Amino acid sequence: MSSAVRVRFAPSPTGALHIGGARTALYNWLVARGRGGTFVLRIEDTDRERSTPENVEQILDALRWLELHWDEGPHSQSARAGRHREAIDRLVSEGRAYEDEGAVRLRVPDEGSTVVDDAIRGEVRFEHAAIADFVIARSDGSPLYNLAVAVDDLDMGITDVVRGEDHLSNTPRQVLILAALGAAPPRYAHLPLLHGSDGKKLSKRHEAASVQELRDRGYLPAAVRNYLALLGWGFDAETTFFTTEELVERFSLDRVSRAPAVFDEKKLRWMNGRYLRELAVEDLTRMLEERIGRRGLAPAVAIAQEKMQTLEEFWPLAGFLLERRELDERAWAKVMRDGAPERLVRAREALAGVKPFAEPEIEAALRGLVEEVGAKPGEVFQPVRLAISGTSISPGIFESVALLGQEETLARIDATLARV
RNA sequence: GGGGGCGUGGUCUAGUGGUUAGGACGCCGGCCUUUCAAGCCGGAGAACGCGGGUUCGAUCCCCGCCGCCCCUACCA
Repeated sequence: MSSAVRVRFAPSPTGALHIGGARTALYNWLVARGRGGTFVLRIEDTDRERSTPENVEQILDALRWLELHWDEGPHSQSARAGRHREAIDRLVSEGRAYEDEGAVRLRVPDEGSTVVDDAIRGEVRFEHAAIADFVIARSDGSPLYNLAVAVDDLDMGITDVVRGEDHLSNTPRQVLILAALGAAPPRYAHLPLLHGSDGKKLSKRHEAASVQELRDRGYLPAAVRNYLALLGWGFDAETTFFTTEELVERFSLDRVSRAPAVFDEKKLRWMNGRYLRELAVEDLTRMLEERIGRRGLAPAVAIAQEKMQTLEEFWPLAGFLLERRELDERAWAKVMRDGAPERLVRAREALAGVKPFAEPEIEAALRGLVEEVGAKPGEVFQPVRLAISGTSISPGIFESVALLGQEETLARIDATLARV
């Protein structure tokens, strides 16, 4: 009656949602949003051994975090056992399926073939001769995957099935079930799989970052969406950054790649850094304060923002601005040699005389000292950096010193000098 | 074994019967407030899996091969 698109994301709750599943969810969501359709969420929990409520909650949580909101569901597949049973009974009574050692098998024609018209791969033909009569119900009567999927997609009015390529080989079975039920199949689109760096399909076994791991490591949902969208899809020769609106507008299944892709966290990090820098300082501050559980981070955030790639990096990079830290031995060994202590003494003297204690004055003083002692900038700045931060990495040195204040800066330098 | 899918630099991708095969990450070098990061500039890195064909001409068309992956469960 209506031509509106209805897509579904149907994860099996056997573990956390990993990036492959997240990408499938994203593509479904983009199809729905881009065509004014409905995004249905269905939990395929018919494997009672492995499906747990905790896993279901994890998946919902991951989707919420990614801001991939569903319009319908979550439907529980196991709750639809009655419907599956009806379909099985009907197939048996109509002679389309038969009992075999307690289980029920679908009759697959010996001749002919089933053609799947895939939006991404074109027509894919499967000869019936290669498909044996397969089991659709266990001997305890419970439905098997292919039966449940076919019936659910049919009942839920799914118009487009967008899922991983690992399901392509099972598609003719589902089409056959649908045909036996007298129904037409939906349109299919099988996405290329995401592989681990070992070339195998991504699974829970892999280092495979789950969505919550990405969140814990400080990635932003928008960056993850942008990155994931590009894993298997490209718009043109140069565009890399897409707002979510642009994604919705430009995404299309026919531009999805056919070859499997490998998740590259390095690139995600880079992209996340770009998103992080786009954030208003107040927003970034709020996120970090919530994450770290303390307030008053704004000044530190302001000078650290341009050096972070993930939220997780903030504290190691800028925590010294809020509290003293242990000295990093390796940094010490690298920096405090060849007269560095003497230069630090000189730097302390120079800083002690800075008034007002603000960034321009601090910079002038330290640069003046560099001139005076005829050293390379780093030979003066690094000891100071080590003294105030405990390490060799920090936000800009002048900003950092200014933020710390004169008293604290001098105190830290003294403490460092006392160690020499 | 059978069936199916896929094959552009390390990775993600753009691309067309005739292009110096484009972009991005990463990598190397330079600049910059040293380090790290960002930014900017420059660089290395792909004979477009291999072999045949079709064609005046193939990365893009056809065939074969090889490789990888998926399915082939009373898992999903």
